[in-house]
Amino acid sequence: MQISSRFTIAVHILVCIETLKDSSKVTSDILASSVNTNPVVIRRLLQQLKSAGIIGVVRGSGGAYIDKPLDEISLFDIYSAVECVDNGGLFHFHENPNPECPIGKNIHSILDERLNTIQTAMETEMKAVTVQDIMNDADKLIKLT
Amino acid sequence: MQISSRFTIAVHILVCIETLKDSSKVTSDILASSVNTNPVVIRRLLQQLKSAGIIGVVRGSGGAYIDKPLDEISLFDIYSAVECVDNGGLFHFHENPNPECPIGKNIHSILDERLNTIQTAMETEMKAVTVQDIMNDADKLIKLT
DNA sequence: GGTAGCTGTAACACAAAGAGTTACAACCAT
DNA sequence: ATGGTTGTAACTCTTTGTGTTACAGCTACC
Repeated sequence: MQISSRFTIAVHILVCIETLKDSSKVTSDILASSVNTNPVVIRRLLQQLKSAGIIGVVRGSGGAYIDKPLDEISLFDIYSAVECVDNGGLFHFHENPNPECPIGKNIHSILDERLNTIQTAMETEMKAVTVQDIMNDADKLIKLT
Repeated sequence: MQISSRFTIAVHILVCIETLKDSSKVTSDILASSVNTNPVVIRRLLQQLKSAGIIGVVRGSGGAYIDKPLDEISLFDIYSAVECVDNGGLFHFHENPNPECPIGKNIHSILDERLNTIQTAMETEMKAVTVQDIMNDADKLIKLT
């Protein structure tokens, strides 16, 4: 199964906020229009990013702003903020394998270390990319079009 | 979102087939009992593993067997066999971002390369682990208990 | 101090996917 | 032929993601 679009939308939002910050107040309506979704979906995401300390949102008058140096926000920070993986595990085990079976009883301990290595590899790559990197990519690409 | 339990169940199944191969015919009932799920769930998985050329299943008289050297079956092979990621992408994008917005129009090209790097890192780790490795881990752990 | 615009959040609807279950035809070895 | 098994359709249920409406609460500004 895929990682939900919340993650890519969250990155999209951050790029938008950074790009538009000098020209206009960045409201959930504006962001929703760029992503092409409902403003409430955006507000929910903004709340998650805010809880993670990545952005701030202004009540009343409105607008979102980035609350951290761009090169200190990694894709992993964003992923963690919006992807609610309760137990932190990327891989899902079937519950209650048969304790009478030597494999069933031990399946978790057999696989945990290997799976953890895989998950860590992915997270390490995510930590290596910052919003600053994405902004640089974006600036280049937008200039071309 | 998590990778579905089909993946860990599939590995579980393979370990079971290999472990039990000399002592009994390995039917979907036996496997279902070890995993603690319904035999039909197992049969569906067996079909996917069979389509991937990893195992064979005997019609009529019953039983599943591994159809490849254990060290030539990687976790990625299993993952690909059972996780139906249609487009091959681990990350899900929101459909139809606003083409009027420079970010919306380019979000795919902005992110694709970075996301691909992350996905590749994960897949590379998955390719590095084979069922033979898992069997070695399993043998060690089962001896301990 | 009222008003317009925005956020925060609850409540509901809907679709898709994962997972379980029943049922049964097809198959094969004995 | 029969018993045990696979292959698969059809249905249900639950969970999650996503979209939508509605509205209270807040802030700036006239």
